[in-house]
Amino acid sequence: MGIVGGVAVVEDELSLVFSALADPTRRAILERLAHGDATVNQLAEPFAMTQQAVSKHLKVLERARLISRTRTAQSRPCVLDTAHLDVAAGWIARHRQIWSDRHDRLEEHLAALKVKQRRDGGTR
Amino acid sequence: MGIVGGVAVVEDELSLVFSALADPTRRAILERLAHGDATVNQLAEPFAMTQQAVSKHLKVLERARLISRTRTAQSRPCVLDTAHLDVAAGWIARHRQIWSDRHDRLEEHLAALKVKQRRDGGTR
DNA sequence: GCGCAGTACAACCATTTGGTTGTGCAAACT
DNA sequence: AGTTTGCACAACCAAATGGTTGTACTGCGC
Repeated sequence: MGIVGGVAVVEDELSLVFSALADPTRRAILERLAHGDATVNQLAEPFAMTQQAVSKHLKVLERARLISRTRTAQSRPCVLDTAHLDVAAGWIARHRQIWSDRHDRLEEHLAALKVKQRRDGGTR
Repeated sequence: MGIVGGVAVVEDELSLVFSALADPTRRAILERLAHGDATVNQLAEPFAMTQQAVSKHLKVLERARLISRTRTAQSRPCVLDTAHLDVAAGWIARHRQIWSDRHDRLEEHLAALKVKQRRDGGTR
């Protein structure tokens, strides 16, 4: 696992980003941060879990470069890093394009999505 | 973990899709399928792992609804299911938009991505 | 009917993941 | 100076993940 030809492979960017996004808690954290920077405790508050658990999630997001953190006094506010989400968006866009070349359904799906998003709003 | 208020939560669509995409092998499989349907053995061939391992990956992709499979005689060809990739694309697009409202860097990044994609072509 | 090709299931194993509790430490409050 | 606040590190645990081998099933070629 993570080993090719006997040499450890640095976990690639894309895998880090996608697996960071694969958790509902972390997606919720990102949504929250989208509306403004926040401290760890502020982020932890809505969740039924300990502050330490949230800290771990933040570390995952940090490793995926989806957030960055500044050490401001005794609190460590979190800031979004948009660029690395684009890594994931790029992969998907590229592949959706290949498929759309075959199925020619890209625009149709995009339109349907736009409507659905407006309807159910939240993460899930 | 996957438990809220003592009740098991059905793993949400988004998490399934993102975690399915979080593995390089599975992304490679999807890329391969983008160029045409294939059998399990055809898919397994380029990888340094057993057919059984690939079968497991296919089951993950199937659960995320990224592929579907037909039982044609004794081989089970895999077919892409574009719609569910759009679930993921939709989430990202929605959030990138929120961020771009704050940072106003959306178009810039999209343009940069398009160039980069052309340059390095492959998955990673 | 027999063997083989193609695939899946089961049991097993190591590592990772997501959570816990308990503790430590640095900055701010009083 | 002493306490509280905000956060992280460590040890631990259960479950999920990604792989293995071994085996079994199913349909085709002969």
